[in-house]
Amino acid sequence: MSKQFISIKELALALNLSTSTVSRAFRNKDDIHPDTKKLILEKAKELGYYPNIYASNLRNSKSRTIAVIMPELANNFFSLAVKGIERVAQLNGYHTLIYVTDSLYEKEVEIIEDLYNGRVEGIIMSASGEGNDHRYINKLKSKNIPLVFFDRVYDDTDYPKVTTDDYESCFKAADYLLDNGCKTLAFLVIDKNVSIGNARMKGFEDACAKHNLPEDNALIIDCSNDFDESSSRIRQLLKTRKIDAIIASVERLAVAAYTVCLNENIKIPEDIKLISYSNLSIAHLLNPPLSTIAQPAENLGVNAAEILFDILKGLEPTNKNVILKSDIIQRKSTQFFR
Amino acid sequence: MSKQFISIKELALALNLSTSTVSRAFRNKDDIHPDTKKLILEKAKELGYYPNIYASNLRNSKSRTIAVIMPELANNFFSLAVKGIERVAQLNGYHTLIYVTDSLYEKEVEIIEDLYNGRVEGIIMSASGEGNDHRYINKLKSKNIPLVFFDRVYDDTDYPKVTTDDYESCFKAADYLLDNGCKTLAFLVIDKNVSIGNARMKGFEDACAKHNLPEDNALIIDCSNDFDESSSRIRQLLKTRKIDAIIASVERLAVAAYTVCLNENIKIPEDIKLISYSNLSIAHLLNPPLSTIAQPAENLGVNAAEILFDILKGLEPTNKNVILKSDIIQRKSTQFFR
DNA sequence: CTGTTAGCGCTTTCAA
DNA sequence: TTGAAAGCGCTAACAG
Repeated sequence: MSKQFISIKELALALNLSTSTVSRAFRNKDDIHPDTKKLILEKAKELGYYPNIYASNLRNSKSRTIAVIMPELANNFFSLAVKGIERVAQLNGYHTLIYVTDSLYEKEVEIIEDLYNGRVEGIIMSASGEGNDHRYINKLKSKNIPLVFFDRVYDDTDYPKVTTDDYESCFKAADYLLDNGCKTLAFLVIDKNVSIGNARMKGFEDACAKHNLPEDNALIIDCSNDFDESSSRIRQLLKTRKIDAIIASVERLAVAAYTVCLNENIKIPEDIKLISYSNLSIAHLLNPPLSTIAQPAENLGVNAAEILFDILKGLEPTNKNVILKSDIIQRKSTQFFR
Repeated sequence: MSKQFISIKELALALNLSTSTVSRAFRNKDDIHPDTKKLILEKAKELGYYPNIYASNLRNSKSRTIAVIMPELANNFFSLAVKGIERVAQLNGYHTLIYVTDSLYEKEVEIIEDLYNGRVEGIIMSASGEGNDHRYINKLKSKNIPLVFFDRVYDDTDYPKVTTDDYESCFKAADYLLDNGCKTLAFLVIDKNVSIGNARMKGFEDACAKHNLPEDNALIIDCSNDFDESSSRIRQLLKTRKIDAIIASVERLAVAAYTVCLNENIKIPEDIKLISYSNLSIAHLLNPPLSTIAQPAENLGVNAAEILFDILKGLEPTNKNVILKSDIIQRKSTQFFR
């Protein structure tokens, strides 16, 4: 069996050239005669030579690799975001490592610490924790590893952030429901302490305050990532009180709410309105069609990646705090009848 | 500003030890005195030393990295599969690179060729092309880079494959519809030449044959990844013929079919039955609830990853052709009335 | 335009 | 149990 990899030395030998000349053939400078370059490239192909990237990374301390760290992946929002990131990375000739934390803060810490060694040139992250101690992230600075947040951010860090207008979109959604006569609203949230949960909740609260809704009619319902747990919370709520409308801060909770309403024979939108943050492409096919606050997920990823590559190219990003607009799409689940 | 990374040399110097001793402290062998090891580890922490992985990769030709290559990512099936793969990789202490081809065969070739240099120790792939010329894949063998296919495979290669029972599940689905009296069936497919499209189509055809359906009543409809194109194909079909049931070979086509039926006021399941391969977790919330053939997506990823890691550990996989069962879940979209 | 040479940071014999 | 030394494959400064 032939050798697994041939080295630059062997290629040089086969061509009766020095390794440096051969090396030059693989870079885009004009410090080599075109004919020589051609010769080398041909021979390389013939012999199946590929530069060993680990040797070259070692020399240059450049890995042409970035990392994406996020709470979950199997989900419309995150998979779209990663798609956007990966595309930009490919365009820049970079490779993309992904890491899923399963929403576990400790895993996030572990993963970041595993990147201190210079495996990647930069990191794009959606945060998994509320976390107060962000030293493990700030330590990246001393290693010159830039980081860009998207969607779920740590507000107390000064890394660039790409988010959506969480406060405004939720305010608008609630405002709309209240304008149309809803008197009791419930806001379903998974974690009030994470950036987006908090911003959305504030938007909700402020809209309710604007309409002078008694606090008891503006309910914040703490749910979780567990479907059954959230469902039973919601079921209990709907059984004990008449709620006019629900705003779900994440898609998963809208699904739980739908399912509860279906089982309990509560009619959407007749008995209750429902709107949710969601990137479902088939919201219009649900029963009833779901009103959504749709984040530009892929674009969020693209923007975050572009900022990161700007930094890697040595450019200061013009805007370290990009806020993209979400689309509120009213469908039948928030229809009013007069 | 302090140095970005400190090297083993500097750490050794600080401890008045040799680099080889320091190096030993970071491996799990008993060729170093426990006390010395402890001392080194402590000092390393204090000084923020992390072994440079590129130097160590170079020495060992081991990158502890695998690649996942797939046609798309923003999709329930693939994001679940990747989730499974990434989890197994993390458990094995490996890193996961992802590459999305956008269903472009040429991109797949490019990506694979970019991995000839040894960047990864192994590859897990769902194929993007029908492709006849798979030399670029077989070339991985000479580089000792193992590959495992999942879902979309190249049948003419002898790499391990993890797939689902595409033929059987589609046969069963068609059989069920025919048993219940459907006389004209349409099978929506994107590419008859890719492994899964083909296997599913064969299952469909054989079921129709079993029921002696005239060929003209067992329609194969060529669709595409483009929503509008597929929709208009389906619309045309439904306008020109009375179809009793549709089997969609991928989720995307079911969505198109739903939308067409909605727009054309064709009632599911009264006017037409619909069943689709799909990993939608909310199939039961659609209008009407969608009958699905659900592949164990995450498990597919886990199995493929486990086979790859077996190979990397030097074990011959016991089964080079794993076939997992899909779940056929009948919901309202295939309900019959008597 | 090409070659010589040193060295990136680490690991692993081999010798002590 | 530790250290000395060679070398993984590549690149870049320098000399020619």
